[in-house]
Parts: sequence; structure tokens; C-alpha cells
Amino acid sequence: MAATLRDVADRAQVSIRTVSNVVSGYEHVSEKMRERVTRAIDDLGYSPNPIARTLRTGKTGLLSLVVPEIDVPFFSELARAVIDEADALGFQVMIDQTGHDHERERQLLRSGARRNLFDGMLFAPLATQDELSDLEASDTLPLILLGEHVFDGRFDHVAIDNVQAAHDATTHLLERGRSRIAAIGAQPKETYATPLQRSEGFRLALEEHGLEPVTALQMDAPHYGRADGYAAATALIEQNPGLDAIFCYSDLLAMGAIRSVFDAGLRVPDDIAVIGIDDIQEGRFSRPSLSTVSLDTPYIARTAVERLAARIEDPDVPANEVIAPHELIPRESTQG
Amino acid sequence: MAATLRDVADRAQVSIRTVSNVVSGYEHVSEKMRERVTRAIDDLGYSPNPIARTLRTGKTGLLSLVVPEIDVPFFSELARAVIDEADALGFQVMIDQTGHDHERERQLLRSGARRNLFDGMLFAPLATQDELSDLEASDTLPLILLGEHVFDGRFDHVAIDNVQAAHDATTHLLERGRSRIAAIGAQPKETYATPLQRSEGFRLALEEHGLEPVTALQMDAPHYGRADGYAAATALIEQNPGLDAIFCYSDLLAMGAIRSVFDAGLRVPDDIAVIGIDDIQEGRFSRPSLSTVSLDTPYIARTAVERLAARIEDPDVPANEVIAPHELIPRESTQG
DNA sequence: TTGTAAGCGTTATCAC
DNA sequence: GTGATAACGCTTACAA
Repeated sequence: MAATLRDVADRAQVSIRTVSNVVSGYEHVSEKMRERVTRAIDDLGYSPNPIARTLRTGKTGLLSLVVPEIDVPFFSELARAVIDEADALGFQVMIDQTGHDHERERQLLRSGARRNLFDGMLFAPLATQDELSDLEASDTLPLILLGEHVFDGRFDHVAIDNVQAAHDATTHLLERGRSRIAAIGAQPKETYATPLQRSEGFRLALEEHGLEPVTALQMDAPHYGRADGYAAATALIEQNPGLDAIFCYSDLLAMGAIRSVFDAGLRVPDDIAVIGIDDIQEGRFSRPSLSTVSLDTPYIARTAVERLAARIEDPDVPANEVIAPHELIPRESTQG
Repeated sequence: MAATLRDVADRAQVSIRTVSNVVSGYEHVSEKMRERVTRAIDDLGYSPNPIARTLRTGKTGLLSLVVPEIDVPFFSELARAVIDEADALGFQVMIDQTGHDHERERQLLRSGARRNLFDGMLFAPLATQDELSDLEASDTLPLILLGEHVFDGRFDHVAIDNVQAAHDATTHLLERGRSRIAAIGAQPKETYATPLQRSEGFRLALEEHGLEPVTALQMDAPHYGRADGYAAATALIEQNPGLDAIFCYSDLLAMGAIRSVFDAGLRVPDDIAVIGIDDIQEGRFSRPSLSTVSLDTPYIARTAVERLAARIEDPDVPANEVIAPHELIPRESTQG
């Protein structure tokens, strides 16, 4: 069915080697040959088999992007940027979803079967340090960790300063005169780095303003979806009449929280100000528009893909950690 | 570095054939052999090279999902379902974005290089009939078209009844007593099927209620994003004081339109009712929550992946077209 | 039940 | 500058 190098060679009456040279743009091919081969290629509608090429070269041109769920806006926006960046560098991107499954993340990290299928992996995990701790850098395919800010010299990171981001968001609320501030997004049992760091930033900001973090005002959120934000905010409002602000660890939590405030008959930001983290597109057109801390997904994607490409090129480049910039974006949900 | 079948065979003192048998779960292997081989596999940390396997078998286990933009909620929600379904059937999913680029869609449809990399392709296009018209089913890898409702016996479709969906949305507005109804989402130049069909459904519903579609009330939208909805609605409101409802061809357009209504100092649904199509998650927590026509993405994904798997199994199964169900979901944005 | 060997479509190492 | 030919790691006739 599909034509092979051999078919082209036969038709052009040249050796398979010459055809390969033409296809891969080798310089030293005579004009005559090149033309003859090109014609045969067109006649037969030949295109090279990437699988065979890969078996020979070891390079697939495929990257793996691992995210919890692709339909979470932050991750789909990240994926978009990653795919575009990868495309620019000649890579295609496979998406794996871990669905908040710790075990699945673990598996993906060490599944050797993937070594040969992918040139590298971009990992945006809930992952904890312990998931990586018993992993040698040499055990995995070229790997870039996204988002998590874990101090570990062995792997490349493109991280976010979660402590500072949470601190900035909380400080913004404080500066707007709010003092009974709740936080939504701590994780119940797991020791994921991101929520811990955001809790830390929240606490720090309060203390800087001479406030003591009140345990009752810190709500867990099993996931970071709208429904989780809604449920947590509903409980908070019911139990804390004086509440005047909510800091959510993600924009999606914030969207749910805002809806909950209104369903409780209160207003955002007049009664309760709400701020998130991520700066997903949804928050720019929502009502009220969502104040947030913008994480620079294009920067994260570009840096990560470039870094990964470099590591694929040379596996021995020392691991480094880049902290992506973030920026407070005040919008209506805190302008009260 | 990575161990091969040969290495395992050497270590277990058996032939490569026996190792292969064990790895691929062949039945007739003696217990003794199986154990010896298994031990060697563990010792060496062997896992089979999927690329080599593919070169031999012709099956990659990879599917290609082509969408305009993965960060558009409808497509990320679809992708999530597709990836999950594919996973259940042992496939992994590669994502390609066409970025509304007609030429790129064309390319992806006929790029022969992909024939060997993917077992099949799920295509959620802006695609027009003419993009497919000069394409033989045998030219492409196994292909399922998503969303477009094009009558063409050559390709498998999992389609939406766009005419009926638009009709239902419009009728809902009419039944709520609205009569000066605008529509946002027609496409300027291109002859994409989806907008044409939705325009048709809009027109039909109006006529059934004895109303004449007014050209001035039908707005183009270059893309289907929030910003496009915002811009179109703003223009509509400015030029049509009596407007009492807007039917948007997508939920994202509707989110932008709603914001625009409020920025104009009017209320949804009191002054202007708004309805969309898609039923993205965002619309369930927005304020007001968004009335919409729900497209059953899990159904679409499941049907499409199953169908594709069947076609990969047997390329000669006749093409068929499935119409995915849709359902009107009345929410706050039309309850005035 | 297990071993031997051919071949999937490339690239790359030799010669010439 | 071009032609044979040996891998890449696997599956699968065909033998034994």
C-alpha cells in the first residue's frame, strides 16, 4: 500500500541510499539524481515512515505532557501553549491525565515502556517530593517538572513561587481593608507541595499585618474545581458571619466561591472580596471579573519546552530550576 | 542502556522467541521457562520497545485528535472524554491544534507521514465539505469526523443535529415571550457547516412563530470566544434598543454576551435573555447560570473512539453517521 | 514447547 | 557521489 524507500529506489533506478539522502536533505547529491528521485517520490506519493526512522535514530519527536485533568482551564491553557511551543521545535505532544491519582503519577514517572516512545516528558503533577525521592534522574526519560517548587537538584523545574503568590494575593485583600479573611484550598491528607506553600504564603501575609491565622477560616478542598470552591465557601459563610474576604488557591475555586456568596444573598466584593490564583480566561469576563495572581503560562510553556529540548539534545546538562514570574491582577472581585 | 529482548534471552539462557512469548502472554510456555524469563526481566528492568513492536505489527496504539484550540472549554472537555475512552481501549491520544487554519486542517487530513504514526484520527474541525470532497476514504488513515453534520457516505461521523439544536434554543427564547431575538455566531466568509446549520435552525424557529429573521439582528463572530461574543453583543445592543434576547452559537460567545449586557447597564435575563450551545462547565456556576443546549460530549467521545477502534480493526466496515443527542438546559439566563 | 531466522523501513558504515 | 549492507528491537513463520 504505502510506498517505501525501496519502492522509490526501484522506480528511480537508484539505490535506496540515494533516496534516503534526498529525503533527508543530504547535500552531496547530484542535481540529476535529486530530480529523478524527487519525481519518483511524487509519482508514488511516498512519505517516510516515522516509526522506522525512530527505530533507527532513537528519536521519536514525541513529548508527553502529564496533567491531572485536561479540562481544567489552567491545564488546557498550559497545554495549548506547550503544544504550540513544541510544534515550533518540531515535537508533537501526547497528553496523559492522572486524574488526581497518586499511583498513576508514580507509574507514568517510571514506566519504562514510555522511554522509547517519547523523547521527553513534561510533568505537571500533584506530585509530592516523595514520589520523586526514590527516582534517579537516570531512571526516567528527560523530564521537566512544572509548577511544583521542590528543592531538589536532580530534576529540571519550571516552578512558581507559590509562597510569594499566595502572599501577594492575601496582602492585596489586607490592603483593601479586609481583615476577616478565609482561605480555600488546603489539601486534607496529602502533602502536596503547592497547597502547603500557598497556605504558608497566606499565613505569612496575615502575620505581617499582625493577624493570627484562624483555623476555622482555612478550608480544605479535595480538588480545585468550581464545585469544591462552592461547597467550601458555603460552609465558611454559614459559620463565619463576619467574613469579609476569601483567598482561593485557584481561580476555579474562586469561581465557585463567588457563586456561593451570591447564593447566600451577599455581594462580591461589597460584602466579601474574592481572589484566586492562575488568571484563567474565564475570570476576565465573569461577573464580577476575578482578581487573581497571573501565572505566566506562555513563559512556563516556552521555558519548559526549550529546556526539555536542550536536555534531550544533551542528557548531561545539569538540572536547574527556573521560577516563572507572577503578577497580581486586581479586578472587580476585590475592588470594593 | 535499556535492555532488549536479546539481553533478557541471554540472561535467562533461552531463545529470544521464548522471551517474546512470555512478554506477550503467549499461552504455551512451560512454567519453568516462564519463571526463568520473568526473573531475568525483573533483574534487567526490561520493558518492550513499542517502536520496534510497531514497526513489526503496524499498530502504534496512537490516535490523533485534531481540534481548533485545546483551551476552548468545549474542546478540552471533549478531549478529556476522548483521552479517557481511548485509554480504556488501550490507545494514547496526541493532540493537534489547527488554530482555525483551514490550510492546516487540510494538511493534517492528507499528510501521509502520519499514516504510520497513528492508527486513526478523530477530527473535530471547522472543516468544510470541500476540504473532504477531493479526499478518498482510502487516502486517509481511519478517520472519524466529530461535530460536523455533513451528508457524505464516505466517512464516519459522530455529528450533532445543529439545525435542531439551534431551533430548540431559539424556540425556548420564543416560548419565554421574547420576540426581538438576535443571533451571534454566523461566520463572515467561510462556509463552515456548523454556523450555517445553526443559522438555519434559528431562522426556522422564528418562522414557525410567524417571525421574520431580521438581518440586522444576526451578527458574525470570527471565532467563538468570549471576546467575540462581547463585541458582537455590544454592537447589537447599541443598534437595537428593543432587543430582548440573544441566541449565541456557543456558550463561550454567550459568556461574553452576558458580560456585555451588564456593561451596557442592562440585566440578564430581565432585559435580555441569553442562551448558548455546548453546556460547558463554566456556565453552571456563572452568574447568571447559562441556559444552553447540552451536547453530550461523553457520548460523542465514547461513540467516536469505539467506532474508530472498530474501523482500525477492520478498515472495510461501511461508514456510518451517528447523531449525538442534545438537550435543552434552561438555567437562569433565560428565566425572566 | 522452544529455537532459528526473516523482515518491518529506516539510517549509517563501509567500500568503490 | 553512489551502491551494498548491517543494524535498530521486535513478531512470527517455519523447523525441530
